[in-house]
Amino acid sequence: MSTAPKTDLSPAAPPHKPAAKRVRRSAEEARRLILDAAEERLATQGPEGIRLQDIARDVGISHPAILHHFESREGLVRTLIARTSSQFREKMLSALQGKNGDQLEADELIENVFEALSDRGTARLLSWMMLTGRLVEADGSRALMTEIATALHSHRVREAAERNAPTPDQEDTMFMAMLTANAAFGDAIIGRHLAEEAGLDHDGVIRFRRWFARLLSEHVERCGPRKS
Amino acid sequence: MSTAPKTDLSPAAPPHKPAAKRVRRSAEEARRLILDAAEERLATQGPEGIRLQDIARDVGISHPAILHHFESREGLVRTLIARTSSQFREKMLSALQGKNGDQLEADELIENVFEALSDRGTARLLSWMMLTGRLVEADGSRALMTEIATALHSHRVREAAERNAPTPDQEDTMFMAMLTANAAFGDAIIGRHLAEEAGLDHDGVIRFRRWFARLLSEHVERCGPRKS
DNA sequence: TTAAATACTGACACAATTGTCAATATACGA
DNA sequence: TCGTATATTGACAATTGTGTCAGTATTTAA
Repeated sequence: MSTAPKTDLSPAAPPHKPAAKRVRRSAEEARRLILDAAEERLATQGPEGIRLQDIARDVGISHPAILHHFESREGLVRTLIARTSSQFREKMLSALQGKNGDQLEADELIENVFEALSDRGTARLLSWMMLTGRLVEADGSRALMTEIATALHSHRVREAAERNAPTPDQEDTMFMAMLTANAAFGDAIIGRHLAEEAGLDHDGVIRFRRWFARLLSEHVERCGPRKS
Repeated sequence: MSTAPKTDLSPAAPPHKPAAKRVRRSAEEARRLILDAAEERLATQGPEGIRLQDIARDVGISHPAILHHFESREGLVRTLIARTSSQFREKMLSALQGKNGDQLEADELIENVFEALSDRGTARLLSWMMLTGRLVEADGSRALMTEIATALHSHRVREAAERNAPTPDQEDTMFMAMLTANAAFGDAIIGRHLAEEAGLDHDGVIRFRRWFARLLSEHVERCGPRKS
């Protein structure tokens, strides 16, 4: 750091330009990389983590490149929100259906939902969107909740019919869905903290989810007891 | 906005100083007002809402006054977190005990817990603290979870003994507490959104909490059925 | 090979925010 | 009443982050 840190101040052309090699991605690819980096920052560092310069450094580009692709910081945020909402929707719907398209056991279902929310910090993203009030304005998953509840309810009705049990209350199903959503959401945010505080290891967390699944299962069975 | 917007540029003393009246609060009072304003901003506008100038305007002071009382913005945030944690702790403990010190019904208990978290945006504050990773570092409510679970468990054990029922599993109680915490937390953040989406009015939200309380009650009864 | 389109960059302009400082006003005690 | 402590302020400095712009490099098509 002595004198002449910046070579020279002569306006003469630089002797060599080794930094010439410039990576040029397709617009789509670039946008994806930038969104990924922004998502990562947001999930790990919170809202203040979305700074153009930092994200640019993560991707290995200059920050005006981001502005080139997203118009403004706000544009980037909006796009990120849209993508997250969309991904979340898909995750939830597939979590409900399982791999084989068949209805699945309560265990798997709960596990899937919890996992869908905690994975990649989805719940963190969503909660930030809630906290800053951005989710309300531009929301592609408007009817997701009712959609899920409806699907679940038809499932329950079908199952009840098979067992000659009385058809369950629609609101009851809705409440089950809401409880699951709330719990999974809370779990994604403070779950780790609570578990740690309670002295639960990873295994304990799994047991908790199983316990919750059984709680719901037993509730379902109690509502529509098989005629003996 | 024509010429001479700033009266004059003459260094002569201003003719009158009507703005002389300056409010001077006690340090304690000032700190409280500032924290209140900061809390409000944080709850309504999220992390980015904590800007010294805005808070100063809310209180009706200049922003250096805040620096005077809290050293730095970071100091303000730390103090706010400490206060929120402490208030939260008290709220939760009192929510468990009820007004008369007696144990209360599940209905009231659940209602209290949910209310304690949604009131004044407590959950919003806590979740922001979680999102930015500040809750972990300076946490006064370290053992709150286990404390609650322990209290709850002894309560259950006592009740089970009264009914000559088998003593409930300790982990079961812990899980009930965790579920409640998670659900109340999630509810405070996305609850309104979910309810609105599901077409639930305020009354429906109340019904949901009752429903949840009964779910837990029935679980308790099932675990320790009264010998008959 | 040339030309057009565009992903990308460095430098800079601009705004907002935190923090500093000397000066001022107010409460409180002697 | 006077003096000290300190709550408070306006003006300024320093930093940081967003956005602009003219120009460069790279891809693709003619």
